[in-house]
Amino acid sequence: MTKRLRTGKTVNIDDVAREARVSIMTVSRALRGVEGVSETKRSEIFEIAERLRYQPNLNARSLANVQSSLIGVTFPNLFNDVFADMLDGMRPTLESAGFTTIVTTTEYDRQREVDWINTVRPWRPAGLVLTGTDHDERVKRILRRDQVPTLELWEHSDDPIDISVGINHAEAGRQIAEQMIALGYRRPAWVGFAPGHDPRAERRLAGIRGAFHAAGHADARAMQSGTTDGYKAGFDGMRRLAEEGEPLPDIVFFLSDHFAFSGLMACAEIGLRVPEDLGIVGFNSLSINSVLPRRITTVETPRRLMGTLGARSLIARINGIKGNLSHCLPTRIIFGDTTRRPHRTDAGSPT
Amino acid sequence: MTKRLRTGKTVNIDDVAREARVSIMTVSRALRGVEGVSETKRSEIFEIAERLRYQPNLNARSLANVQSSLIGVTFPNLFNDVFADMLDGMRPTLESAGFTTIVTTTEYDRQREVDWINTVRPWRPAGLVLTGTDHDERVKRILRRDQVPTLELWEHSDDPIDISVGINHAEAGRQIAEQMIALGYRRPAWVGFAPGHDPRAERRLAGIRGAFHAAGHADARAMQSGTTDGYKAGFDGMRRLAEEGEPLPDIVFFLSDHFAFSGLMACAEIGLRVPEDLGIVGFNSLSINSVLPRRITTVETPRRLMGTLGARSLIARINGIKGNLSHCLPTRIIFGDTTRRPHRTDAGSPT
DNA sequence: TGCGGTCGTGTTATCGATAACAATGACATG
DNA sequence: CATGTCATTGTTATCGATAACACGACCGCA
Repeated sequence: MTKRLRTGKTVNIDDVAREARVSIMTVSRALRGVEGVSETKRSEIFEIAERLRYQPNLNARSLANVQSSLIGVTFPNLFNDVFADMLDGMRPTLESAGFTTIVTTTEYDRQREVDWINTVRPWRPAGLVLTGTDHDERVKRILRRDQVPTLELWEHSDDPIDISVGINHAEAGRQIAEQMIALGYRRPAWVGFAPGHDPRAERRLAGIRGAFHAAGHADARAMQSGTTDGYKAGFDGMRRLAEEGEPLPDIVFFLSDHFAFSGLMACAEIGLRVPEDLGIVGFNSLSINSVLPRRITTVETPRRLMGTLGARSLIARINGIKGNLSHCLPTRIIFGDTTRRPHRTDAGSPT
Repeated sequence: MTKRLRTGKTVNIDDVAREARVSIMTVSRALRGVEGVSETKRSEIFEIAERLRYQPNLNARSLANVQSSLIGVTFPNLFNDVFADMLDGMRPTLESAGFTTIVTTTEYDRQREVDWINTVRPWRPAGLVLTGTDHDERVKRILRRDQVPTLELWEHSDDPIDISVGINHAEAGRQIAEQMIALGYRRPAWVGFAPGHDPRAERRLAGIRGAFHAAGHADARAMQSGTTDGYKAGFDGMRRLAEEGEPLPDIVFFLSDHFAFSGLMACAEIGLRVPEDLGIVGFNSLSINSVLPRRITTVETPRRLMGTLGARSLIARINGIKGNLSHCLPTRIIFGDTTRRPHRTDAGSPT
């Protein structure tokens, strides 16, 4: 029947149809669970398909459907729990709806995000998931124009490309800073990546600075490391802070818990006592925190939840639901052992 | 021309062909860089394709080619550097050859690997990448029968499904154990996942036990935690080892550096001095190790290299190269501060 | 001048599915 | 008994590309 050479003769829909003595269309309908197939035939077709180990060719299906069931995802990395958790939150929801995620990491490089979008769009994905709200302008315009269902995760935006599910980073920074001010801290510092790397972190820093300004206190000195290794950045940043001397900060905000962790290690090496000599604050409440002898004061971010809600919204959009599907989620401060503690509040971790 | 409703009219190859006043086939050939198109037309077609922002429909291409340019990948997780590094090693090689990876994590669950294979094969991927050598028997048989180019990464196998690129875990365990025996350690213990979880780790344990047996010393007590959180497992395992008392082990081998790290934390909490009271050995040489005040003695695994070599072999196979494309790579012991050190050897990390 | 060989390009068949529409038959209704 | 409705099932056109083959122009050489 076919002219082309067939090495590994795969089982196709017509093999099933022939075996079941029905048309291809009936098989297609039966297996997809579309209405209008008698129960008798349906079960017979299922049986035959299983026996023949028939697997639909999704390339063909995607071609016929004009779009595939792939969801293209970009995250800066998958190294720590942050993005891995969001992915874990999304995946079950997407999979049970029949979608497959196809993920890449950008290492915080915006151009790589553009490249990725140009890589996945030829697959005609049903939707895209991007991290945050900072994207190449042309990408935003094109995605809007082509009405690609797009989810921006991790940072909430008032003017998303399409759907935005995330937290307000500036606000999270402000809140934790205000708590620290209330605890008497006056000389803040920040340790993170170099500017232009992680815009969310920069907005948290802005929130922190805003809070200290508003309270009339010092500006936050910022140690920003060019490395992409968070452990190294935290360690070096803390050490440089200590070396630069002047008035030592009394509270250091780190980009994330793993930065804060290695900052703690640096303090131990330098001989700075925490929290007696200075306080240390992390972000994200990562799992490493749960085994530290002194828990880092941190901000818990609802990463799994963001993933799940985001996936749900994205699916809704793909299914044609119009309107606003965005969510802005709250964060929660967790007081640990690396800062002073508030007297009797409802906050803080038990144990 | 089309009857079907077209919402976001995409640019197709025939749009380019019409604009260039040539046949579709000529455009196809020109853009793929296939021989037999005049230089004049080729450059003209490129220009037009760019101007029209034409992106080939890869679903259609995959259908026509009988296989797609996707590479399906499974890893147990992407949480620490281990698998993330291998992925980073593979990706550039695969991408520059025109392949796109589509990854999932199995959380060390073999059934999830089976499910994943059933999920990706309908996309008719050009190749698969699996972790290790332990797979469902039916999967192995089917992949062999269908001659799917398959790479098994991370553990070397003498009888791979197709291609195996990795290290010898039993041997790695034996080697580090022999070093520790030479340093005078006599009472080994092991902290890892529950049996059935991570077969590579189990083979390392077997190698360790073998070495101690061979030297006539004690068997390694094993603390195997059911959790999938390595930090927690390391911490709890170490604590239980200490609690169970009896002769305290004098050397504890951990499944990985992050286990070892939290084991160290547990020791600090319990009041055990390292390496005075006992030695601690990790595995993999993870980046967290570089910021610890006392570096963990560990085994460096060539993860990026495995990724790169594996990808190269896989591409070769996809391109029809027959024969053995497997590699078995060596590991390297790095002496840190958590064990005694050998007197003047060539091993050990500088600084 | 004639003929085979190249080169560049077009034509036709196909990849494996789905959408839209057509057709068939059973059954109810007047 | 004619006719309309509903449920099932089949037929045809398409999705957007690529492979294989066909064809005409041009070339060189005998």
